[in-house]
Amino acid sequence: MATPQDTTVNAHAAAKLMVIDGNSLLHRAFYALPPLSNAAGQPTGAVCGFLTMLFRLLETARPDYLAVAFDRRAPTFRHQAYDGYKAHRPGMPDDLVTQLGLLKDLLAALRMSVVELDGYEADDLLGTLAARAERRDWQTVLVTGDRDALQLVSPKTVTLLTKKGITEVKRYDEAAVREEYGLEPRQIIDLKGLMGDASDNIPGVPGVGEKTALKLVQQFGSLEEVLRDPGRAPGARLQAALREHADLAALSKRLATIDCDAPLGVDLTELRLREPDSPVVQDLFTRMEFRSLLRRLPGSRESRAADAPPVMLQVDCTVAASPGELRTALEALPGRGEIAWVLQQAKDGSALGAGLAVEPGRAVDVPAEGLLTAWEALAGVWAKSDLAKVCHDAKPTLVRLLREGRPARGLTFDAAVAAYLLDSSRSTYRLTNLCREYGLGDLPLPEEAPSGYPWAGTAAAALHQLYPLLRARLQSDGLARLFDEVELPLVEVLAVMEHWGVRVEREGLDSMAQELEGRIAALVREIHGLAGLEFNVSSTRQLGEVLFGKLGLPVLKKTKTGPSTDSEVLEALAPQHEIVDKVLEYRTLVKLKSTYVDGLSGLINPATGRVHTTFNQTVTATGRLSSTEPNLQNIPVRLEEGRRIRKVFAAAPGMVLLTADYSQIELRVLAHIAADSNLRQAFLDGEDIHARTAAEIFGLQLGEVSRAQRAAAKAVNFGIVYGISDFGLSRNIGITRAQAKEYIDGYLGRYPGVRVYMESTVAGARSAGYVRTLLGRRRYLPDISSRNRTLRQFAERMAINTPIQGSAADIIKVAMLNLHRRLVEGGFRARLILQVHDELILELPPEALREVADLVRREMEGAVRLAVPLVVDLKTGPNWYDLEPLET
DNA sequence: CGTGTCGCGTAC
DNA sequence: GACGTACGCGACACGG
Repeated sequence: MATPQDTTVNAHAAAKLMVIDGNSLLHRAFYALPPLSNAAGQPTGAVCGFLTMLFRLLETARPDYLAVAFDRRAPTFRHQAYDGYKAHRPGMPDDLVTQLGLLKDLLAALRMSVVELDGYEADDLLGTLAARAERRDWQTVLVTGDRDALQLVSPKTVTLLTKKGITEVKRYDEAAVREEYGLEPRQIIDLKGLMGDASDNIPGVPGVGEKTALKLVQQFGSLEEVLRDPGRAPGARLQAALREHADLAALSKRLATIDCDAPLGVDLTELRLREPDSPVVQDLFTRMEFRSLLRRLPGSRESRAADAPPVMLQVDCTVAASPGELRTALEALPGRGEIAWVLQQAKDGSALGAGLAVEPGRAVDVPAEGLLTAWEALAGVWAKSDLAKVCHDAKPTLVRLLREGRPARGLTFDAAVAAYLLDSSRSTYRLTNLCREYGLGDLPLPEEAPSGYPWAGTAAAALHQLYPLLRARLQSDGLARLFDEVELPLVEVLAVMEHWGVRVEREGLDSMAQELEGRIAALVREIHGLAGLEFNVSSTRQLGEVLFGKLGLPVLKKTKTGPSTDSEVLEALAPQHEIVDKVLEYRTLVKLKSTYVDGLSGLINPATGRVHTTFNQTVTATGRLSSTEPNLQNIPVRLEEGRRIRKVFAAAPGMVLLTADYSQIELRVLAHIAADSNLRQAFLDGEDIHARTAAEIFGLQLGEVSRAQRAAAKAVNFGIVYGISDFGLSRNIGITRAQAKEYIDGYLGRYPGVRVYMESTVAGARSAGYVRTLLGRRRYLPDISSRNRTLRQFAERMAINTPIQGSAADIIKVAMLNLHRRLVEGGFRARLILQVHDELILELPPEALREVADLVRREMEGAVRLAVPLVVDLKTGPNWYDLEPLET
């Protein structure tokens, strides 16, 4: 099937930036629209109007980058130059002030960038951003109600001026400015210098109005020329005025000149339009009663349904229905160069289609029916290491190839991983969404594509166009090395780990299930007896009715939906009634049985007796991996009862497990990046870090620290890494807030570098909008500038925690890569099988233990060079429970 | 019957 | 409201 070449695909169009004068538009909306408020009495009219306008602009202009600029109420340089400047402007009405805050919150939820700078007006930020965009050869669209902005028009910059309120705009490019004024855009300031501007309180030359000013600028070219030789101006009275008020005219021109070089600490690439934070937006819009806006949210399902039917991406796509056709298509493939590869899989992992694209317009689609016969030839693509494979979520393909014992060589790009590095806080990296965001057109979701639609082939064609855009952004955002040297090669390591899997002894699980079942049944009988009625102990609601209703126990804490029955509450209530401890034990056992015993049983591959987790590389905001189906990163260890589960994770017959834990990696990372000499010295001295911290906080010698003091200090250390508050620490270790505050102050007094780290990291995040890790991984924190205190503080804690947690993640990823390479190169039968954030688990023949253990230690401790040593603890044994320390 | 949310608990 | 990052369970509500 051949469909017409698509016209929506223009991969190499210049980036487009839109900058909106937020104050100007909100003002216009406020005065243009009737006052409107929601049921709660919050005025909303101006914000509603602003957003209506904004959405319309986004749809029509389709920018890739967006910033909304606001004035910052500080004395501006214009005030310093001329104290009458804008002096007469009345303060904002209260209803407008509240809406300004609301608007900023909504923009944050929409994940649109707000730019502000002390002492600068929105105008200056428009000019500054436009100038920077111009240097990158981008197109810029400025939106404002202020005609001053016409001075910024250039071949690369157009200005949209609102007219008649805000419902319409007029577009000014250079031609339009010439046509309306007979002037070049830059001459607008000369015009203002002469005629002034009543609304901005720019004086101009008394007696000179628009007509005269225009005539003068057209005749002389610039204000300076006019003032150099006023005698050439028509009329003695005008000449006199120009001579008398020359200084005022020059000052007026300066006042009217927009600053295009404001020290704005924002990089253009940070302004990229992103997926809105949907839950927050929906919540806010619902509370504001913006029903029509809710439907029009850019990119929302509703907005597409409400608009014209989606334009589906169509490419010239050969559908290979018969083996012959496919052979012909594949034979035409080059042996080197670049190919986009798409494997469409169902949720159960079965293949639904494959697509290949060598160039944007020419793709091959292999539908499900053809896969069986075509697979051999398709898989052959991965045998050619000189043929670069560009993928989107390559790991499932690699795992499939590994399972089939086929080579998987030449992976050079993964669009999902790239998009994750660009913005780790998105909820989805689906190809469909990326195509839309990068302006390639509408690729349907694979599950929603019409039957007969060559989804995989079309997706491959789109991917072929998408990847240079993503690659360019990785480059410009300083993420290319992290991608090429860490994340991309890690895809293959993870694929091998998933493919290998870990042995789980079914017999062990079965006997645990039986034992737990009996103990749970007995507990249920006891609980029902003590309660005097039968109920579902697992139901928090029914349990609440029994504990707080029938038995009259006090409610100590509430959830959104009723009294809390969590373990903290139950532990506090335990002395008051015999039933409570039984419920706690019931909870423990049910959790173990449902999640770990039964859950795990269902995921054992009956043929191999192993479970194969999925390590997700694009989930966490910090750069950690996550693990699903099953999650092998939260197997119990803390309490003995749960820890016994680990016995079923065993090495295969004739093999042993080797575990390698980084000791205190997060605190070591903190010592490194905070450059705190005291904390560094503690690690250089190889001390017990929690005891050391206790000695510092409590002013003791190391030998004088009690167990309780060490435990408290340990909690403080955790708290520091998490972005501590006195409230959190006090709750955690059961002390008063005042005491917690003393501990924290004591800590920060003894480790001043940590205090500086916290403060400077938060400040840096506020100006940049993001934080980075050791290897340059980035996390955006838009809420760091929120006016909502809770949101802002949350973002501040993320700003503190992310570089620490994320750098630790960077380090173990590097270690995994290097270790994997060593193991392969050395021809060891040792395999990396699991990663648990600061721990690696390997399976290997016991005779290789010594050599592999040395290798593991070397690669983990030497993954990066920090100002403090990295230390790894090694253990070995037949299973994940019975582990013995391995002496060095 | 499925889907989404909540409360809860496990890990680092 | 309330120290960071995840995943998955059962209960429950909702809509077919």
